Amino acid sequence: MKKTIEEKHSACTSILKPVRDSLDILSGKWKLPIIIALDFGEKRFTEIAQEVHGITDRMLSKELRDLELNGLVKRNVQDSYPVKVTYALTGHSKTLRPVINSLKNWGIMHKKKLQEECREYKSSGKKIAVKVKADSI
Amino acid sequence: MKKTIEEKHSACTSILKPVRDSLDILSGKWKLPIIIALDFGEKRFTEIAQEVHGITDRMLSKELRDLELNGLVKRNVQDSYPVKVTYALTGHSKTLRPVINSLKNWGIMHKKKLQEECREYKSSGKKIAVKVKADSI
DNA sequence: TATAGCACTATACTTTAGTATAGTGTATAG
DNA sequence: CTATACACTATACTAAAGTATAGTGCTATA
Repeated sequence: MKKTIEEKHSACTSILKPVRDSLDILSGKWKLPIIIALDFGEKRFTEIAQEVHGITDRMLSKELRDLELNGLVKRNVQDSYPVKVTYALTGHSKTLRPVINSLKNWGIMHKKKLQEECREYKSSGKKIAVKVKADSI
Repeated sequence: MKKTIEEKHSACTSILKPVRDSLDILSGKWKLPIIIALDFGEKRFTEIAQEVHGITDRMLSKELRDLELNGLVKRNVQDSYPVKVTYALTGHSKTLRPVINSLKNWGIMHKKKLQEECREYKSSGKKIAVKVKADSI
C-alpha cells in the first residue's frame, strides 16, 4: 500500500515534471507559429509579425524573449544604421522536431478516431458525444 | 515567391492544426495528473480527487468530461445502490504513451541543456540569461 | 517638412483557465 | 436522528493569457 503511493509519487515527479516543461514551451497560441515561421530561415521582427498572422507586437516580443531564454531562438543584432535585428532558430530547436512530429501524428490519428466514432454513433442512432474541434486557420 | 507563401500556408494547416489538437488535449493543469492517476487502474470520482492533490471537484468533473469526449477515458456507471461510478483509461488513451514519452524525454534533455548553459555562463562570467523553471511537485 | 519603417515598450482592457465555497439527493453508519 | 459518503452542479470569484491601442527614438525616403 505504502509502496504504491510512492510509486505514484515517483510517477508524478519523473514523468509529470519534464512533460510539463515541454508543454510549457510548446503551448500557448503563438510559440509554434513563430517556430514554424523561423523554420523557413532567419527573419526580422516585422517579417515575423507579418507572417504570423494576427499576432500583436507585444505578444511577438514576449514570445521571442521566452523562446530565446529557452535557447530555441537566437537574437542577432547587427549594429548597422539603422540597427537590424534578426531572429533564427538554434540547433537546439531542431531537437524539437521529433516531439512536434509525434504530436502531429497523434493529432491526425486522434481526429480520425473521433470521426470514426462519429460515424458509428450516427449509424447506430445513438446520441453523438464526440467533441469535434473547430478548425484552426 | 508565391509558392513559398503557399508552402508556409501548407505548413500551417498540415503541421499546426494536428499539433494544436494534441496540445489542447494534454495541456492544462490537471489532464496529465488525472491520466497518470487512472493509469494505475480504474477509479471512482472521489478516489481520483484524493490522488490528484489539490484539484477541486469542479475541475475534476470538467476534465473528466473533456477526456471522455475525446475518447481517452471511459465512464462506467454501475446502478447498484448507491450508484457507483468509475473512470478508466480507454485503449485509445494508450496511444498517447509514445507522445508523452517523447515530451518527457525532450523535457529532461532540455533541462540538462539549460543547466549546461548556466554553467558555461557562470564560468565565463557573463550574465545568466537562462530561465530555470520552478520545480513542480 | 511630412511620412513611413524599424524594433520595440507601456497601459489598459477582455477572455479563458482555474479556485473557493456551498448545495443537491440518496443511502448507509453510528 | 444526525452525520457522513458519494458524484456531482451552481455561483461567484481570482489569476493568467492574450488583445487593442498608442507611443518611443531613430533613420531613410517622398
